[in-house]
Amino acid sequence: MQRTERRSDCPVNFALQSFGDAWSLLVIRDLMFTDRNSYTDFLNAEEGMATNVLATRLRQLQARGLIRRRGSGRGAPYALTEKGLDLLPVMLELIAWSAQHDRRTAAPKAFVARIRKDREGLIKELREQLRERHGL
Amino acid sequence: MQRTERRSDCPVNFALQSFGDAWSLLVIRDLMFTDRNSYTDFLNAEEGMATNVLATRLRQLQARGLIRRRGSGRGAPYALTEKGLDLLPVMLELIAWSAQHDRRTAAPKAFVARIRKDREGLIKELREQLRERHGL
DNA sequence: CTGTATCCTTAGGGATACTG
DNA sequence: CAGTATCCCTAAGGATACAG
Repeated sequence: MQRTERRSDCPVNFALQSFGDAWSLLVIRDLMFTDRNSYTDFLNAEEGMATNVLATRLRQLQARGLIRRRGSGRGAPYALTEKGLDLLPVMLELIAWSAQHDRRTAAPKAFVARIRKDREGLIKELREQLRERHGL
Repeated sequence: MQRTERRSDCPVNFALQSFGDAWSLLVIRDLMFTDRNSYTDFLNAEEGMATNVLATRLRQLQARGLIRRRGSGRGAPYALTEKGLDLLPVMLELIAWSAQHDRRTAAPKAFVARIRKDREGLIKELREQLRERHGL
């Protein structure tokens, strides 16, 4: 990507470099909140990303240690790593923010309510489910 | 921007559309965690954004209601709106994540520790300070 | 199905000059 | 200082064909 190294020591910037581009975050979202975990699954997400873009992102995210393949071989499903799973609180806050500021948002009300009321409990619960589901 | 409307009802996607590009988030960061609040201040941030890029982002962020001018006139400083201020929890989680996964990150240890230990208290405190500082 | 490669177009953005 | 405008070029990414 040769992005003239806009690197700085800022943690916000680091986060952006790691998963800050839109397509990457959508892949994370899919792995975290849907049961999509294969190449074609991701392609079928409603945002409609191009195949080459998806391939690029999958490679980057693996290189950065946010996702991995479960098992080896052609159709090995993608899964979150611990590092990727640690984005759960970030995602929840993103969802909460959008729910608050976008009337069109599709996040289930009950879910959003729970983010606010029992954040810790929700995180704990989801985290366990995800670790299970992603083989961690 | 004519971005072939990749719009979806997904709250994550909405967040991305609102402030998901790198430059925008860096402006938010500056307003939230530094005392930079002017055009040249932003330019002097270590990531070094171009003038035209900054101008674009400032316009977009205003249009989306995340930032505003305090007062009118040429050098009126930029400030967060309530909507922008609501990104505080998101930013804190981003910082926490980076601190956890990037050894080079420059976030003060004590700050990060506080995010983990007394998140609610920290948010409340920062929120008050910010509302004060940004005239809300 | 799971990807990779190629082509081609456009928009993002660096550099820089210019304006009030 | 506080921005806007222009130039120009690279890279992101849509469309599509191809490969294992």
